Amino acid sequence: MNTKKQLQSADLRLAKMLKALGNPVRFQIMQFLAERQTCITNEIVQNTLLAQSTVSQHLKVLREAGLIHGEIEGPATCYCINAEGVQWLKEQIARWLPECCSNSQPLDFYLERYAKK
Amino acid sequence: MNTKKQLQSADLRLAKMLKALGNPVRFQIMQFLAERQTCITNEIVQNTLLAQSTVSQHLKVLREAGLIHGEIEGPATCYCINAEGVQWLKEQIARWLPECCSNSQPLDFYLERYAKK
DNA sequence: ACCTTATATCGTAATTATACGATATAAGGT
DNA sequence: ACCTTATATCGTATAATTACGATATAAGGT
Repeated sequence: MNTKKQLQSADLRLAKMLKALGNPVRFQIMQFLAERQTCITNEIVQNTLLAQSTVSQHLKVLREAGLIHGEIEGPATCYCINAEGVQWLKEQIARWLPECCSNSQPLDFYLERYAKK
Repeated sequence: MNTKKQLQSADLRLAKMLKALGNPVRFQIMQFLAERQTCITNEIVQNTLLAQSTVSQHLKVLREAGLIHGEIEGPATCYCINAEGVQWLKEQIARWLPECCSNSQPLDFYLERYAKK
């Protein structure tokens, strides 16, 4: 991060999310969580060939990036997609680099018109 | 990548792009390139505090992820955003995890209606 | 031919990420 | 109290990333 122009805090949040999603295991955990809507750590572990501790570490990264939400429920932890975070990410990407893509005007138009907030 | 269900090739392409963008230096290079439309390596180097070789390495990652496009022009290399690649990424993200986000239906609707291809 | 400018690549050091097993914690059942 | 189940965290090994300087390549000007 030795850059001349510093990234804005929104860009930092975005960079953190992108970095979290850049790992195929974490990307797949997101897909799995989206399918199941909600599930406990152990179900996620069983969907992979990785050790429980490894998956727990990946879940921490996703949590800290604001992409998932976990709450302790009895002896287990129940995870689900952080819809607000994912929505924010999707809007940021949709708005991103509008000047380089042919159909970015209508996308921006859509966002101003229909996106909440 | 020890996952039970393997990622599809589109997902792999997406994961590669997200990983490339997950680095703040590379993210910023994309922003810079989008502003300038087109520029040579040295202009990008001068926008950072990094060594020329380091920037060249980052450009290689972005190139291999299909996010930028570089062509040799005399003694220099002229870089620009790979509009097709960025557009593809934006569409993938817009379509991603539709079941978890409230306003994903209108976004998908937009994409089917206006997005080329 | 030689020098300058612009890049890419190589070798390498330092840092960060990824993975595992072992251990700690916490809740629920016997 | 004890055992099981479910997780998180710690310690640590290995692999990947990031960074630099040095070197190679290639084009253009003198």
